[in-house]
Amino acid sequence: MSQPGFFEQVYAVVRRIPKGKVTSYGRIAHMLGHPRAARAVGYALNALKDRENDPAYHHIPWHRVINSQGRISIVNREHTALEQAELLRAEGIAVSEDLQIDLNQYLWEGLHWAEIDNILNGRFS
DNA sequence: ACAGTGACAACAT
DNA sequence: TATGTTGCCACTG
Repeated sequence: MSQPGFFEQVYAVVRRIPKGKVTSYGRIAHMLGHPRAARAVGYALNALKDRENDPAYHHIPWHRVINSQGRISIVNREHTALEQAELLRAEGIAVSEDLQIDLNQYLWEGLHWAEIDNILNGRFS
């Protein structure tokens, strides 16, 4: 368990993305009050692979986070990107061959202010 | 303390 | 539309 910080807030948001919906790195950053911290959000999800042995970080639906263009980010992680596509398809999301997703159909509306407030104040699971 | 790193995003060609 | 460039920022050794 690490100290509460931005990463933990990111995980708290990602846990609440409903099955069958997606959002972007940038939108998560906006929700947390750091509108330009999109890269840090990606960095937080990347860090999950180093925490595989910690049950607290299991079941975080990281695959429901894609880029602002509605596409799975594949830079330097082609294999993982394909895995992400399969996970999304498994929950009913249409992913094209070039890893594109229709945001008009699958974009998550996001959290309400009260839920954001809870997360920002450390009141999250 | 500080420079390097990325699963981004906005802009400029 | 498709690349290339630049700004960003939390975290790390």
